[in-house]
Amino acid sequence: MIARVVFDLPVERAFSYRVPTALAGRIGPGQRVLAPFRGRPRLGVVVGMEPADDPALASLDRARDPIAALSPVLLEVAQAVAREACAAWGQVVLRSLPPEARGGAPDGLPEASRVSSGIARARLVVGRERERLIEEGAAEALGAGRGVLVLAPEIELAKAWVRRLRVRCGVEPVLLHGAVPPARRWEGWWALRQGRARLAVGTRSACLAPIPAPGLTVVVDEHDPAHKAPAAPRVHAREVARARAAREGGDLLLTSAAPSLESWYRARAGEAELEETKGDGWPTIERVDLRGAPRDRCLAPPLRAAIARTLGEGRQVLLLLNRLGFGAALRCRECGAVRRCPACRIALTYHLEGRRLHCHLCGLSTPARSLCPRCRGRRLEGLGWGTERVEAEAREAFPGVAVARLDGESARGRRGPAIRRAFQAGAIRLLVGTQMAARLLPHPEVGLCAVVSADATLDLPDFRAGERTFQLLWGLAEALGPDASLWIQSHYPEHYALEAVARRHAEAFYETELAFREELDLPPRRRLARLLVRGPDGAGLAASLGARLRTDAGLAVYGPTPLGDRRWQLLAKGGATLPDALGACLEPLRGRHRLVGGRWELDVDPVELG
DNA sequence: CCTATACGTACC
DNA sequence: GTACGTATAGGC
Repeated sequence: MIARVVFDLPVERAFSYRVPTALAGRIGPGQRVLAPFRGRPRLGVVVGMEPADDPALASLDRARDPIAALSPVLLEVAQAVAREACAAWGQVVLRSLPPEARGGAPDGLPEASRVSSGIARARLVVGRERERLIEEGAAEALGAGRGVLVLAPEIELAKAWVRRLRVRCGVEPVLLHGAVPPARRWEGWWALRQGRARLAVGTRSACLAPIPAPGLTVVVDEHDPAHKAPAAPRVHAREVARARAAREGGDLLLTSAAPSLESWYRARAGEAELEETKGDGWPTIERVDLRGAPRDRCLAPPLRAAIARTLGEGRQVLLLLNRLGFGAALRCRECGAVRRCPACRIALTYHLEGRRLHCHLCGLSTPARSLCPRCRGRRLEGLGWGTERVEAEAREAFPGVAVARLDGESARGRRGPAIRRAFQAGAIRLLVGTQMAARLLPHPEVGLCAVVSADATLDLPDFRAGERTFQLLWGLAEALGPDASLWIQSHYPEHYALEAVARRHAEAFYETELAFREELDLPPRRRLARLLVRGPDGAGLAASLGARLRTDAGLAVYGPTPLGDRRWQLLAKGGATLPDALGACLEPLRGRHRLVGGRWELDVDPVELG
C-alpha cells in the first residue's frame, strides 16, 4: 500500500510513502504519521491510500496515534476550504489540529456515523433572541443524539458560551482555543472523536473539531473579522462551518446583531432563512454633528449636558472609542471630513513619502496638496482622541464623579476584571473605554452610551468602513435598553449607516450598502483577493505580478498600492472562480515565492483591507 | 583558486 | 518551511 501524506508546508502536493507490512491495516486517511522527510521524521497526515507499491519510495516510520485524528469527510472539507483560500491542503489540515503534545490517543473508534449530505437547514438569526435560539438548538441537537459545534470569534466569548451551554445542556462542553494547553486540547479532541463528548465550543482554531454526527454548527457573531485567520492559511471559520454542514449534514446557524453583507446577501438569495427576533424597545439615538465644533474638546456641549443629566439620575455612563487601528488619513480642518477617492468613496491614505494620497482599493495616487476645496492648507490630523484624553476631559467636566478607563493598557494583568466588576457593581459611574468596554453591555444601569467619534471607523481606508460602523452602532443600540440613549458624534451625522441605526431600519442600511457594492463590483457581488508583496524591490515585484494577473488570468487588478514602507498591495477582482484563476496563474511561481525583489502572500476574500 | 553569500529548487 | 545545490561575488 501507498499512503498519500500532507505536511504543514506551503506546497500543493501530497507525498507518497510505502506502508510497511508491520503497519498494514493500522494506517488510514486522517491519521497522523511520522514520515521521513529530508532525512528526518516529520509529522504529517494521511489523506489517501492507494493499493499500489513502489520500491523507490521511502516507508512511513510509524503512526503517531492508534486512531485517525480526522474523518475522511473532514479531510475533504479541509481540501475544499484550502482550494477556496488558495492555501495548501496540508497547512489547513495540520494547523487545524492541536499542537503536538506528549501522550497519544486512546484506542478505538465508534462505528462511522452515517453522513448525510447537504445542509439540513441554514439560518441567519439576528435580534435580541438569537442567543436563546443557540441554546435551544444545541439542547435539541444533543437531545437527538447529534453533535454540536459552536464557534465564537474570541476566547472570552467562547468561555462565556461554555458556561451558558453547560447550564442549559447539562453536559460539560469541550473547550478548544489557542490558549488551552495542547494536552488538554487533545484530550477534548479525542473525546469528541470517540463520541465520548458531543458538544464543542471554541474559536476559529476549533473549526475542524471532530464532532460526532453533527446536528448543529453555530457561528456566533458571524460578521466578526476575528473569524478569519490573519495569516496563512487564511481560512474563514464561517466558510469552514458552511463547508462542514454541506458535507456532514446538520443545521447551520449563523448569528449576529448586524450580519455581514455577505451573509445577508446569501440569505436574500435564498441560501439561508433570515430570522429576525425582535425584542421591543430601542434606545433614543442622538447624533452630534462635529462639523464646526471646537476641535480641542472631545465631548460636545449637548453630550456633556446629557451625561450630567444621566449621572444626576443615578445612572451610569459609558463612553466608547472605536479605535480599530486607523490609517493615516488627512482630515480637512474646515469641514472635518477626510479626503476620499472619487471613484471608490473610501478614505484616502496619506503617505509621507512624496506627500501623496493613495486609494487602497483602486490604487489611485494623487498629490496631497489641494486637500480640500474649502480649505487653503493641508493638515495631517490623527483620527479621534485617545482614551486617556477622553478620561481626562470627563474627570475635569464631572468633578466628584467616579471615572475609570478600560482599554488594552489599563486592563493589563489582573486589572481588567477588577474594573469590569467595579463598573457592574456601580462603583464606577462613568467608564471610558475601547471596544472591550462595549462587552459590558447589556447592563441595565447604563443610561447613556456615547460613541465619541463614529468617524474612527467611517474613515477607515476600507470599503467595509460603513458596514463596520453600522455593526458597531447597531450592536450597541440593541444592547441598550429602551430607557437609555445612544449618542453618536460624527462629521457625517447624515451617513446612511448612522441614519439606519437611528431609525432602527437595518434593511435600509443593507439595501443602500449593497447598491454601493454592486455599483463598484465589490463583495458580496464579486470576490476580491489581495496580494501582499514585500521585499527590497516590492514595487517591481508587485508590478510584475499585477501584469501577470491581468494578462494571464484576465483579472481586473488594482494597484500596486504602497502599504507603509516596504509593503505593497495588489487587489484582484473576480467572480466565483477567482481562487482557481489565481491558482492557475500563480501556481507556476510556487516554490519561487522568493522571486527577485521579495516575497508575496495571497489573501482571498479579505475581511479587512489595510 | 578557493571560500562566503544568494537565490532557486525540491522535498516522497 | 528549510536543507541543499548551483551560480556569483569577493578575498587572497
